[in-house]
Amino acid sequence: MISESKKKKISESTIRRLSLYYRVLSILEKENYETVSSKELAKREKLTPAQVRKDLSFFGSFGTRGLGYPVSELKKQIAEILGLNRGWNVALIGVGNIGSALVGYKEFQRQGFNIKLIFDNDQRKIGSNHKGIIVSDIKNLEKDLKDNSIEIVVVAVPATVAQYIVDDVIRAGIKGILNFASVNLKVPDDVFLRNENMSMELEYLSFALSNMKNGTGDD
Amino acid sequence: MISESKKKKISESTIRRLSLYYRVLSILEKENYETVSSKELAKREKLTPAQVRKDLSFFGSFGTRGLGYPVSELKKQIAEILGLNRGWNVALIGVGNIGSALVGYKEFQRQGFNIKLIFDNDQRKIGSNHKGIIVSDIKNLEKDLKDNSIEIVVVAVPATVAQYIVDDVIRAGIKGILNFASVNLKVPDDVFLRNENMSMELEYLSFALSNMKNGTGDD
DNA sequence: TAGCATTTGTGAATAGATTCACATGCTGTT
DNA sequence: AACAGCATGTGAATCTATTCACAAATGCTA
Repeated sequence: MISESKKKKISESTIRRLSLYYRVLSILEKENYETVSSKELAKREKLTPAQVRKDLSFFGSFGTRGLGYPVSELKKQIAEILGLNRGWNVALIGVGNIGSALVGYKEFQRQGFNIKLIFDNDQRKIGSNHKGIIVSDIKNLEKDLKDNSIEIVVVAVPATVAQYIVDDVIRAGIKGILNFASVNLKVPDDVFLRNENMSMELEYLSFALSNMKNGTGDD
Repeated sequence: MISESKKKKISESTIRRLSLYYRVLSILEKENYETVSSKELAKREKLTPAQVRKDLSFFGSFGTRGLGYPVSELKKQIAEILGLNRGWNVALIGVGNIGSALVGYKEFQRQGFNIKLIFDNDQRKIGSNHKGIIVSDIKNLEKDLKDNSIEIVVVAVPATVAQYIVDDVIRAGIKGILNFASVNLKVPDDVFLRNENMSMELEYLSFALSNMKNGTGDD
């Protein structure tokens, strides 16, 4: 536990920016930087230095006045805050277009998200091998999730069946779900659900281009 | 142009919620709803009715007091606001894991994002057929983009080469870029760049689970 | 060791987004 | 035609997030 910050609520934006800092710090580490200032960090993510310092200050004080932040150490600290200093057992449900892409997605592994199980309901896919993992029948979903200590489930099935599958996933005691299906899922209050809506960013571009104000459209 | 709202700046969150409303309205339309209240719309997206009304009010007044909003009409209006009442010519660069998934992604087509061209630099992929589209050599990128009136480019190449490719894309006069590469790209002020960072949502889950406060983690 | 140049960490100020609350106007009923 | 019931649209109030601005702390140089 990094600090006694159990009381104040951390905003979603802060967490998302922490992800960004983490990525930049990985790069800086490779570039052999020893330290980095909030100014440099901010520049790389198009934020303000104050924003960077404020975000970090919610979790502790990691920098040295006059010097900046120690790159490797700060990276380690953020990893701990985000829970990336450990592995996560992940199951993927659905090996269609998106599912297959996710199996091979290197970024997930690099961050410790290890896809341990893959499920599908299609007989032609069940038993087939995806990057070393044999596709399981979704019939045994609940039991398999439990037996393999899965902690996070990625849902990449058609919108029409997503809710049924998620209901099963919840019965298996899973508390973290990443949903790629284009539908609003209902989950109990103690389950964390995040939606990955790939059309949304395209729609934002569509809006921006249609209204052709200017600006980068960056976050 | 929907209204004379050229002056007041519309926030990013409002636009993102417009995407959500649009999706719910499509569903309501299929369910044969004639009208819908801000209350119902809010419920379906876990927002407040006031939020829904405020968002819409930035663009005009589409509802009827005492009745609600006409489903089909509102859907049409939002389509116009978001620029979805027309098709967009899209090119995809990179047919690796993610690129291949995007070619088959139905949601894109449904919203009028038509992938017209696909590029890769791998000789084994060039000339191959993906859902009816022949993969082009990236060597002719600039010319091909221009000749085919491409308006939006989706970048799904390794992080290491993404910037070079984007530089080319910009030279071709493209003003809208959706980037899946895990890197911060530099683009001029008149180009809209959006990043799709799939690890970010998993990292948020990781954070939430590690800190096991509770709540759904929904938006 | 004194002084200068940095850069953090953080309350206070500002800006921005969300929610409240209610006047306004529409529909349907008696 | 008057009334009851809804639900919008919107200024005002509140809440949240970002930025400012500066005291405090450090490194470096002479």
